[in-house]
Amino acid sequence: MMQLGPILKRPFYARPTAEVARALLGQVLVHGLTAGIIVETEAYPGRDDLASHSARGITDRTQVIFGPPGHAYVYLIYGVYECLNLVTEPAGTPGCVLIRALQPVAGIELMRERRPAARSLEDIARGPGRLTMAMAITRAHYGVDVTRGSLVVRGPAEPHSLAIEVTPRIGIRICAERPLRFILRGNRFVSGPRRWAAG
DNA sequence: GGTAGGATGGGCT
DNA sequence: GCCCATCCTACCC
Repeated sequence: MMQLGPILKRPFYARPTAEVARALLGQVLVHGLTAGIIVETEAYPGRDDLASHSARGITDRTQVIFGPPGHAYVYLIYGVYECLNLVTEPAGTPGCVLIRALQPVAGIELMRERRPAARSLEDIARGPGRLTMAMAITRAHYGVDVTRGSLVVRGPAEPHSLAIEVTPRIGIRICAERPLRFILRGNRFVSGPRRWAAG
């Protein structure tokens, strides 16, 4: 495993959701032998955002979003793929950040085996369903604490300044204009549009 | 380079 | 019964 910074602690996540989504860019998601730099995120603030799964209150699926920050919210999308979110805000306030794309940095051969459809390094974890396949993250990780254990987020080995771009979120119908998607400018591992579509 | 259509199951009305 | 925070393949420039 490459050298990395310390595990991000709970106070990192106990902040406004959009702020956490922005701050996660450049951090490193680690699961077992695999790791990738987070290059694309989306904020789902929960309150005042009808696009958030938590907008209609606490259910069996959404309960973790209302709990303490720094836990994983994993759900099944289109009956086929799984998406990883990290819970934000203080306990009692809903909010989470969807991890949408990674730049693989460790365990790349293992990721390739898990992603036979990927024809390039860029394709391995470019997309929320793809990155969970590459890193073997499933609904079994629902609710796990990402400040300790095998699934964690670490700081980069060396801090670096990042050019960040903000765009609307991908694949949603309501609240479709809100600028809550964050990407590393010019990064080739980002999914979808790299710029805000001209009006 | 691009897009259209299908797969597939859980959550909610 | 309808709606998805998606991906892959086929096919067309």
